[in-house]
Amino acid sequence: MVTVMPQHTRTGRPRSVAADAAILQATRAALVELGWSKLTMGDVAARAGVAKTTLYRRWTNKNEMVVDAVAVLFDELELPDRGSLLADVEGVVLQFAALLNRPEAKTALMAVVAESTRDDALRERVRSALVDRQKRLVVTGRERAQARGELPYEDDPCETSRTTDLIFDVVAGAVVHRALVSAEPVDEEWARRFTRLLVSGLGSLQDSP
Amino acid sequence: MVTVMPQHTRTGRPRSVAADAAILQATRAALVELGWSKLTMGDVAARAGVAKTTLYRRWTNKNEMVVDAVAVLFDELELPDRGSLLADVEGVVLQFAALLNRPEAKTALMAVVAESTRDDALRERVRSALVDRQKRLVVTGRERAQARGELPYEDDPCETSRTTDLIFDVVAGAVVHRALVSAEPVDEEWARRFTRLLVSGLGSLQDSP
DNA sequence: CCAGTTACGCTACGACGCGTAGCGAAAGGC
DNA sequence: GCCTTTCGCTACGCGTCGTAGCGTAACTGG
Repeated sequence: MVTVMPQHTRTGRPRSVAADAAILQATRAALVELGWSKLTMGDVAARAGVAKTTLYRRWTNKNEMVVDAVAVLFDELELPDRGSLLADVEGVVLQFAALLNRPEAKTALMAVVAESTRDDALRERVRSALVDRQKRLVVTGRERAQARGELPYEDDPCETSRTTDLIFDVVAGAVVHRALVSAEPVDEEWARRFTRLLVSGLGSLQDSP
Repeated sequence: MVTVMPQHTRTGRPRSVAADAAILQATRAALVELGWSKLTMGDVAARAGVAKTTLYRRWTNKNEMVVDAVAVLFDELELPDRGSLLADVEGVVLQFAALLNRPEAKTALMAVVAESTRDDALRERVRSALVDRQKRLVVTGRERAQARGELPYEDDPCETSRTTDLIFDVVAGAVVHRALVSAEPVDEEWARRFTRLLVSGLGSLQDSP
């Protein structure tokens, strides 16, 4: 969904896939060293060993390029099966926290979201490259918990979808807010507290409609 | 805590308080029309009817100025007593969502947080002007719930502090993530779902240590 | 093999915002 | 009245943006 077609438009010189990879890697390196605000297109081009014009042939601006550069980092997140819903959530929280500790991730994520509030195309790119892709973690975690009998099966797909969205925003939002806004460490103790709060909330929700 | 001293440094021409107000108001207006990335110091100065140098006498850069400009918006948040913890939380969630719907708030908040990941002074300013100031909502909500008997009293002040921080990050984080990252509306239905999840989690936490 | 098409590297350019310096004038305190 | 600080104004060097134009490289179809 993110790259729609192999845009080998049939004729002419094809785009260098090596340049694509080099540019995205150079973007992440520049984010680490310089951060978002001091990252320049010329600098990225120099690091990647390509011309600045090559960047503009692929992305319309800095924002779109950075989204693609950091999206792959979020794909590394996994949901290891630890045997219980509590342990699974705690594991993914700590993984997400580790990711947000990487300087290229934290500085880029917030900046891109900030820009996306005024850029419809960018917002859609954030949604498809980050939000929708990572909801898979919630879906699989939920299915595992249902298979274990920790959570009841839900027959209304609309209800399921809304619950998934809610959990996703609560988990990701709490971790991001703790790490970047409050600027406090997401350590094991915090992860344990948060996980207990969330899971006990999910467990006791079934009783009261 | 945000403005430490009445910096009337004893001698010389005093700073124009009218200019202060005009600059901050002009900053918010520019954020509405232009957003974060296209906001320029020269533009703000022109709107405020002051010289650009006057801005640099007060703030070292754009970031610091914008934090002060939007901090007052967050001070408008209140915790109206609606009779129950559930209703109180739901009320403040909707208030916060309405605030994040304002273009000057959403574009500025994320951008400033993004910059604060690489700027210690700015991070401290965000903490004192936004985070610490709004934790008051959690503290009073908790006290009210304890007075009503909805939540037990806690004697360990360290434990209380950590729980306050946790709830703050969960509430603020979930709303921000829903509104700005997922870019979905924080309507009454979502607020009700989220609030039920959080409050039932808080309620059932007492049973298991 | 050759013509057509597209990507590439390179250079140069205008436009614009940043942040600073220097000036004379204004507004307070002692 | 003298001193101190702020104010508006102008001007400046610096860096980045995003684009245009060129000759060359890579790949395709006839």
